[in-house]
Amino acid sequence: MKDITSQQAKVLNCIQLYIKKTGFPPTRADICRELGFKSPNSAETHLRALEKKGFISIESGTSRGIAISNPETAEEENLGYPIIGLVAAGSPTLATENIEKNVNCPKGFFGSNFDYFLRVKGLSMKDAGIMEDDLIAVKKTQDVKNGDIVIARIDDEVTVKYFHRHSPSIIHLQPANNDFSDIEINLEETELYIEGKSIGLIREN
Amino acid sequence: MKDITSQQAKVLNCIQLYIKKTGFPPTRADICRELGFKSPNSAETHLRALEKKGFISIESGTSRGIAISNPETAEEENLGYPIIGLVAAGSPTLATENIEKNVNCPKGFFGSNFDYFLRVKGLSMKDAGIMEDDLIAVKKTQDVKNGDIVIARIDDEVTVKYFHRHSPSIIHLQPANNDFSDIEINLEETELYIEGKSIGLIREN
DNA sequence: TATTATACTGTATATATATTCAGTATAATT
DNA sequence: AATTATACTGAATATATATACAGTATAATA
Repeated sequence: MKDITSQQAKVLNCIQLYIKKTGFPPTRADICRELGFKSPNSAETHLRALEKKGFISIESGTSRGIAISNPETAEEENLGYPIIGLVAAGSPTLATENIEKNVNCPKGFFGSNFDYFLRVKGLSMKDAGIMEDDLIAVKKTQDVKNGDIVIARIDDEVTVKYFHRHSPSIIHLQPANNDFSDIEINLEETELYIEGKSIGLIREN
Repeated sequence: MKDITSQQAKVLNCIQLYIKKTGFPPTRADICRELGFKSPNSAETHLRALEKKGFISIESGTSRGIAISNPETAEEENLGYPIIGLVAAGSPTLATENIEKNVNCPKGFFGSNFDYFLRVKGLSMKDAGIMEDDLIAVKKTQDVKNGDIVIARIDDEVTVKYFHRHSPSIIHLQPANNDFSDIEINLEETELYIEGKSIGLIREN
């Protein structure tokens, strides 16, 4: 996405406000009225610039045929975050077959951004207050610190545990339940992939 | 909102789909194309009926001036829910309900509607996966069943516990932590007010 | 230095669009 | 039995709207 000029930003903002207020996009004349332009061509050229830069799309020959093509805006609203259920061995986590359903949730709901919800199976993190069927808000990242609750993949199996790096090649995945024991992983022997870390939790009673 | 006929529902649905697909409302001709009508007046009369019944608003003299007037959608979006601080849940003291802040959350996020978030203090419900500083989604109701996690008030002390009615006048408020013991309440001696019950939980790591 | 992008005004026009009028027909109310 | 709502076709039209063309001017590139 190319840079936007201040005037073009004004026009883009004007369009967004107009849609929010009326339910449909403005005409060139409407934009002129809102922003004080005296010629519809002022709006037209700005629209063409915004289209060229990818901020909007314009349907030719169509009245009010302006559509805001803004992936960020769409995300900021509240489209769904996918709930990932049982992750089939070998399949990528976010593959559509793993998506249980989508859930509405404001962006930044948990302070930091996150990518999906993972439905918890088992009670290995019980003492951390993570129960069966809870939804963990997962932020996809490899940047994890000791003590973080991580979503890790060992040999196509996904697990949620505390992360502890004991040495450059030895990592402990620690449960929060005395009935389970630590998983010690030697990175020289076993492959470990950190899917991300937990930044929040939702429980539906 | 008056009844809608099946044809009017088709038109309304067509408008919603068209907006979702293109970003702007359809013209009369567009509706005809989508639904197979041969006269723009077919769309026009349906639009007028939908307007009369309050499902849409039409801006006169304006191309594509159709807006879906859906108060439910607006409510469903995200108004704020208050977060209310709770005093220590293990050995509760005074219960001054004060609003910590408001948090955005889609209505019906936890299946059922709820009224506010309660910030948990103490670990008396630890084994139920309710940790310190968790936010409990509280639905204000007196209609609670045995086993429900309730928010109860005893002499101005607010506490979160499992609800168990042993007899018409004897109620047990049961913690989920071996370090705490049951609270037995004889309704003939002590006043108990059920603020509501937990229908969900949010944790921000 | 020439070119391109930005940022406008002002006029003109083909056409996209709302909207009215004239009908036909069926079902539901009053 | 008369009225009203629904559900359409078909034609006509005023106007709302996109869009091209003709200019002016400044700043940023190449």
